[in-house]
Amino acid sequence: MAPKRTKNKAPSADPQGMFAGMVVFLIENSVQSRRLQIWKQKLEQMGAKIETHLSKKVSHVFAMSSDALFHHVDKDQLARFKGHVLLYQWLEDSLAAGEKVSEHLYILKVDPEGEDVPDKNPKLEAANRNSSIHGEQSHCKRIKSSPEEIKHTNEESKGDIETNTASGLSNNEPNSPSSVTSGPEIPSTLDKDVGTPTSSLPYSPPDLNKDITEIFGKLINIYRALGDDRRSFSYYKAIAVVEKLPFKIESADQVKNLPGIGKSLQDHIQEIVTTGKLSKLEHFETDEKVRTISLFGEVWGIGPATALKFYEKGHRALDDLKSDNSLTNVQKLGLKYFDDIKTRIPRNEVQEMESLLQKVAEDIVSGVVVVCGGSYRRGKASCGDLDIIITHPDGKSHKGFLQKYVKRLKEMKLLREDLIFSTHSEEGTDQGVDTYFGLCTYPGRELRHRIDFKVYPRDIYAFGLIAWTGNDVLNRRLRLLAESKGYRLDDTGLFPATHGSGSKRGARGTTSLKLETEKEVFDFLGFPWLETYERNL
DNA sequence: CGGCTGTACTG
DNA sequence: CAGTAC
DNA sequence: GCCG
Repeated sequence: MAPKRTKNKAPSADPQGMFAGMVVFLIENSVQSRRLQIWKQKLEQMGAKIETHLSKKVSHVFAMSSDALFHHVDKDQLARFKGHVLLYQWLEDSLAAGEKVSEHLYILKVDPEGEDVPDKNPKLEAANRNSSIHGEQSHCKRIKSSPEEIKHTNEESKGDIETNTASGLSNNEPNSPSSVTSGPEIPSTLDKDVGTPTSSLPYSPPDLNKDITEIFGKLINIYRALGDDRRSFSYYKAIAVVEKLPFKIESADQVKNLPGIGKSLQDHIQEIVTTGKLSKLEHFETDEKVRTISLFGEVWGIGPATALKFYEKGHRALDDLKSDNSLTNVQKLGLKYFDDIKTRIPRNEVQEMESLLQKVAEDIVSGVVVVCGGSYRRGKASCGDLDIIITHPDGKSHKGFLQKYVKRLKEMKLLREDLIFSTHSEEGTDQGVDTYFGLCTYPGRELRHRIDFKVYPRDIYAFGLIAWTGNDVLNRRLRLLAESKGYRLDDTGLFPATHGSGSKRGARGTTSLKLETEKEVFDFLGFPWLETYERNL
């Protein structure tokens, strides 16, 4: 019998989730990323807790096969493990059955010699091809890509790095800009599927619990405006959890042991589902101080501290600020174009500007790669700003490019005002990233949009691409994951955790691991691959 | 109780 | 250095 | 705010 982790819960299992009480550790080795993603989601939805490493609390370990299992975890550690080690197929069958099926057919032996697979379903054999990617310990030192493997994972990726980088790089088809003006969602072209047609997903994540997430969303903005980013982020995470629930919450009990939802948020949810509102939010929204500071904080260049300062000076409206002589230059611009900057940009216009920017760039340095990242690259129908990521395949022609580029773009009146301009890549200096933040206009208009340029040396381009494609939740998760594996990840690379020896600025000297594509980075970290349009976490 | 990403510019 | 932004 |  499955030894119940008789937590402190009623004997009657949680009616909500069939996996309630389970603490699972997933061996991601040789699992198709799409399926892994689904399994994780299902497990969490139905009450299981997912651990990032094989800790004492883990009750179940899942693996594709015994091969995958032994290549990924330490045998001794496994031998000491007291819980259940099962094939993923148990999950599949349980989900299909709607209840936990008997485990005995799916048990993986934890034999120290373990080369004997118990009773492996034939179909698993197929799914379990290369189980020996990582020959090393749990810390895979190398991410060697033999030609064969590349063929497996990345069918058509045989050309130059730049033209295929994992997907959706410059394979935005060179359509005449005007011909594709209507695709609101999903980017026009995507590579051949990764095997699983997205149709097999029984998910229908409609806006159940929208009342809750909307209120939390407002609290996010309020706390951010007040400078309490931590608290703000807690609500942010809670929204993601609530949105995944397949049912409408009617009682706080139903969210009692979901990750990211503690006592306080339970109370909030309880109040919302019973009264339809949250007194705490009502209070905030009628508080003049909160309202004013929130408003001021929407101006580019004004943060919580400055907003508070202006409030205490007696300012109450944006017009009051315009006459304040303590405004910095960028704050003046943020104020002047307040409404402009807040106006979202239709996807098709971003697409046209991207191709225009590509043409202008090519005109300056042949071969330069210009990609619009951010929410555009994630397939959104409209964008708040433009994130332009640039590199050059030859690894050196990016140097000094940004100055010329900005100059040219100003001449043609695409770039209008500067916010920040910094360069590091001038000959001699380090592996810096050149950055430009400013305001731009769509050809023929005056409406200002925020635009960012980031120029990366070729060898760290993949990291910049990931970071500036986002979203921020994904970036955080990747960084946390990297850290858990003894690395430090940022938009300039993936570094072995230089322990103790302060990872200060100088540590930049330590070069990043050489990973050339986004997929290589995901793979190295063991994070299931996500197409760009799947990164809206 | 302390961490919650980490880095660079502006003034 | 504080504040801000990505 | 949540988590360990």
